[in-house]
Amino acid sequence: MLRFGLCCLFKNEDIAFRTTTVKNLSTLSRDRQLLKLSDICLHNARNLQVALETVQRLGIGAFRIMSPLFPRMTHPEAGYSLADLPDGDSIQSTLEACRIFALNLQIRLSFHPDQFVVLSSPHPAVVANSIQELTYQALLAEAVGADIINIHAGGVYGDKHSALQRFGEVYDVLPAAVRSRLTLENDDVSYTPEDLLPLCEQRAIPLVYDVHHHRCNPDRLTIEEATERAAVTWKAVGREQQCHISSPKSGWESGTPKPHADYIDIGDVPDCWRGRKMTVDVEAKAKELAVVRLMADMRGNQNS
DNA sequence: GCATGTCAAGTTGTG
DNA sequence: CACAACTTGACATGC
Repeated sequence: MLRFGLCCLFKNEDIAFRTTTVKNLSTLSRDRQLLKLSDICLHNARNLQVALETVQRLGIGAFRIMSPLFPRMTHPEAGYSLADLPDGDSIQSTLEACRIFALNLQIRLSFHPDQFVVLSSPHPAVVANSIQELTYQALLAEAVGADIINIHAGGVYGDKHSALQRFGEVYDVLPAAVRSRLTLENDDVSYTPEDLLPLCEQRAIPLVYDVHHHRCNPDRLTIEEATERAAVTWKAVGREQQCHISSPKSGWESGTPKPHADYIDIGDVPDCWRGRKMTVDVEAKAKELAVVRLMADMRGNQNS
């Protein structure tokens, strides 16, 4: 019943995504910039298709798409839209092919914007940039049929309550394409499931429960309670629950359990997750090898 | 060729 | 008080 997901990259498969920097682009004329960006975006869209085919072949049920699939798209100077690119039409139709493939083979797609997206920030410019970035990811999500754009609550600024209140106010004015996909995840330093659940329940925002973060940054909730209360936030919007799993690189007893290990120790998978209908994104350095091994371990463990 | 340093953005915690 | 960690690799540069 559990569906396991791969995050962004492959270890052994020959699938790579290209990128570029603003610094590099700034040495080129605008025409040259758009030519280069067009090459990269087409390459990445085609590789996304290969990635989905590979994920399918390996029996993996979900895939997280790397944020800079179209690099620098929202940058104030270097930014662009697909319509600006010479291969814009091919890129668009490749994304459509990805959407159909994922839909037919039931591969669940998601996005996870990085740490610069902060809706709780007291700085209006930070929030404005964040909304722009989310809007870009929603455009991509719409094109490929991804139902999740997952973010953290952001900074605390000395007062969690007012930070979450700011988050809620910004959430209410997000474009519908963003709001319908946005999910919140507990993080490993600031916001626990207990912190986020009231906001999630009040505004019908699904909670992505990261059990590794919860173990690093615990609250009064047990893993069972957090899993179940998170499940309710997904049921409320009629969608399949998603959780995250990872194992600590240096063991739980070390001073720094936060860095991710190459593989998942099956002992780190909560017992109460077994048999549930949900997606579990595997955050492990060995990437698809870790997902495949975990799926095999789960099957073996079930029989014993 | 291969090693190395750099890359848009925010926030927190460490050294 | 400066800087690394989040996660991680691709790319340009210089030997």
